[in-house]
Amino acid sequence: MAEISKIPIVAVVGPTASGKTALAVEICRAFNGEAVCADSMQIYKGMDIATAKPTPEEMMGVPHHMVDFLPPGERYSVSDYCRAAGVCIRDIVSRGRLPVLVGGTGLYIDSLLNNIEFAESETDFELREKLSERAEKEGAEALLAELEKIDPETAAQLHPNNIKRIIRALELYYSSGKTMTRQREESRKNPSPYEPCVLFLTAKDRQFLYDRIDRRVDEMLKNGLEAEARAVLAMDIGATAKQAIGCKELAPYFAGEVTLEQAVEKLKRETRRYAKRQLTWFNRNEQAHRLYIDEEDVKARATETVAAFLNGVKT
RNA sequence: GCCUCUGUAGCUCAGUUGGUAGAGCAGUGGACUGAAAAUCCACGUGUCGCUGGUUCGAUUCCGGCCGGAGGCA
Repeated sequence: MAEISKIPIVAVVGPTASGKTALAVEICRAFNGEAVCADSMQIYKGMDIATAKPTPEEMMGVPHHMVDFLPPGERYSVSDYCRAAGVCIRDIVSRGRLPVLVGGTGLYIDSLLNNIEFAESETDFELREKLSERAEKEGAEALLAELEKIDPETAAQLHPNNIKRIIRALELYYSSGKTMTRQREESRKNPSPYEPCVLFLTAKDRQFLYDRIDRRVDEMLKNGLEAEARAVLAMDIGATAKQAIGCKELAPYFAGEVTLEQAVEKLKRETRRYAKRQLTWFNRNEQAHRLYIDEEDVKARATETVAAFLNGVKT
């Protein structure tokens, strides 16, 4: 009885090209909501076509937060995201509206909804760079052996090839004195302030989603992806934005190494693989309400689910 | 019409001097705590075109048929 009531929040998640944007807008309109994007790439200014950023027409007047605000030259991280999105959500709630999280970056979404608390120390890029150089010289096995002494539990979970994670675990320890194992424990100390209703857009038939992806990539090309990619590649782009699917696949074509057709094929393939990784991520969420985009009236089902959820929360 | 080559995994192909087969790519499953559209791990049974023959045994050798490519007329 004394339990502090949690903040109801709807989350629309799923792989790329599954129709998250349209559904989130629909829900916002039906339930007096505002969209909070959870996408590691849509945060950046520019790259509108490649990231399939919602257009003003698609938004239909619904306010969208956490989108299109950061120059591509700047880095961003999960903890940055959680902090900023948290502020955003509190603001939306204070105005009496429903926050609707929408996006495909599983790490961001889960970290936010589970109230993961990150270590206080800032990312030490210099240290990261040094460790990366050492990995090259001494081999990743040497670093993994070093981690083994510091944090055997984490070391046991890391494959010697997974250099980035090995480096990160060492970096965390050397910059904060905390092992990854301890950080993981502490990160879940405080219960989440949210009561989430997760809508997971997926497909019964994988090919159905893949066909949509192929068509969307073709659409992007028609809408000027090539020119956008050239412009972005000409800019000084940061480590985070550089990873976006869209530019890096077209670069070999601009360099004259492959044909446009080959580059586009690659772009589609990488997008499909990305979608598969997203499905793997979201699939493990047992609580999520699965909505099959190839089998049902998604909007009606989603609206029903959210209505029932909000009803249950109020009582 | 005749001759030659060819038919093996979704695709491109390798291979078996006769003991039912393996690479690359595609694909599938999974992991994920400050790079996450990133990073990493695991996974190869398929009427060896069809049909007869030889053989203890044929995808492998021989014959016929069907499909594909090329050459000669």
